[in-house]
Amino acid sequence: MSVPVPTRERILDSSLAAFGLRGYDSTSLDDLASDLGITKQAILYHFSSKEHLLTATIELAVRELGSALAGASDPQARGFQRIEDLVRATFSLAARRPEVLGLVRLVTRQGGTASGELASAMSVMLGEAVRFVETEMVAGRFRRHDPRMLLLAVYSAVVGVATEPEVMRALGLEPDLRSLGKARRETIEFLRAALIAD
Amino acid sequence: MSVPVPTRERILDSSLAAFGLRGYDSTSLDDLASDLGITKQAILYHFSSKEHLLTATIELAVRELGSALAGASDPQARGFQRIEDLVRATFSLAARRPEVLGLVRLVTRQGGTASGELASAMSVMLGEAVRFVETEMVAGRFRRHDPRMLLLAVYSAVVGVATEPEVMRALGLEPDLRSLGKARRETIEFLRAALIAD
DNA sequence: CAGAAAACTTACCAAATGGTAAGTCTATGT
DNA sequence: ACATAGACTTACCATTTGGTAAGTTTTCTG
Repeated sequence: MSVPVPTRERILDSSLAAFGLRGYDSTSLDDLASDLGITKQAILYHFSSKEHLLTATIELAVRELGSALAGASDPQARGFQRIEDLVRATFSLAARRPEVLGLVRLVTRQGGTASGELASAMSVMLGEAVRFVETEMVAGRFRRHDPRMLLLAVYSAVVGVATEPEVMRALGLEPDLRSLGKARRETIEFLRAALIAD
Repeated sequence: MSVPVPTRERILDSSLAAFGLRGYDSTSLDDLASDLGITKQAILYHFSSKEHLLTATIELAVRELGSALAGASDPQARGFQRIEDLVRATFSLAARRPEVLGLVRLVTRQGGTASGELASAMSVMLGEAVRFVETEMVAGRFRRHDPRMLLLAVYSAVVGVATEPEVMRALGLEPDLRSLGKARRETIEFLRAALIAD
């Protein structure tokens, strides 16, 4: 009964996974096409060039990231609860669709032409986050830091923990669901200790 | 008077910069060669294949990382001072030679064939770090956490802050030396708050 | 100084890559 | 029934890429 998934969406799904997990240059259109059982030219029919495909893929990742974070966090929540909600949502996304965070990292690091949209979307999210953290600091619920620097550290810690399976292995931890759950709990405790004012 | 730098070393320097900052697949041997003013075959004379060049480049990065960290940290230091030394050294390395940390991240993320040596070198470093953190926890100087998870969070925060210039830009901070210095101080305060037992 | 080893360059090559051109098949609206 | 547009495929193509083969020049050594 299931409606067939349109080719365009299947291409985007595949390219999100490939770009996000293996990188842009490491993924050829032929690879993508043979994964999907179509020809490279079918991809170029829907997206006029590889760079356009990347742009569309980034747009998809932005949507996924936005909805994952928006869906899981109650904008009314105050104090550390809000942070905890967001960290949980990030870890959940890392477990379900690691490629989304992978693509975000890829784009934030390379900062190429196509990254404008993601950069501006991130600017918006981070701007809101900065205001939130500032409010909490003024209210005395969070320790005083530079909000932007604090967010940079929190962002790095969360995304890093959620997306560095090899470092987990080097630490003698298998990057399975159980360890990821444990990492999530420990990260939250770590952030709680760092953030909450005495 | 300066002794000419041997070609082999010049190739390794160039490839460390290129692989570390732009990625392995994104760097062609022709690119490297023309940067150095030699031919691609000169590279293949010193390193029999691109993958061997990557292996040798990783070895160089491991040495640089090791000496940067070993040189800056006093093994006798206890408590948070030791952590602070290491974080300072990491930030200093990120400012002087961002490509070294870039390559470490590239390899820890992709985990390809050539990553064995870096993985084992990291295992050693992280093993020592785990024992150190455990000792400090037992001595009551650090808050109780799972040492491995704690290190994963610390590692992610430090390397992330030190190597995510685009995220800094998204936060409205220019990734110059001054901001990096500020990021270092804030990261240390952040870790101090998270780590030190009351 | 002879000759051999080291350090290259010039000349190729096969495979992969992003992309173009043109044809085919299928649904749809008139 | 038929033209038309959408969704492809087959057939190419120029460039790039990692790599080989065969010289050529430089440096070291006996």
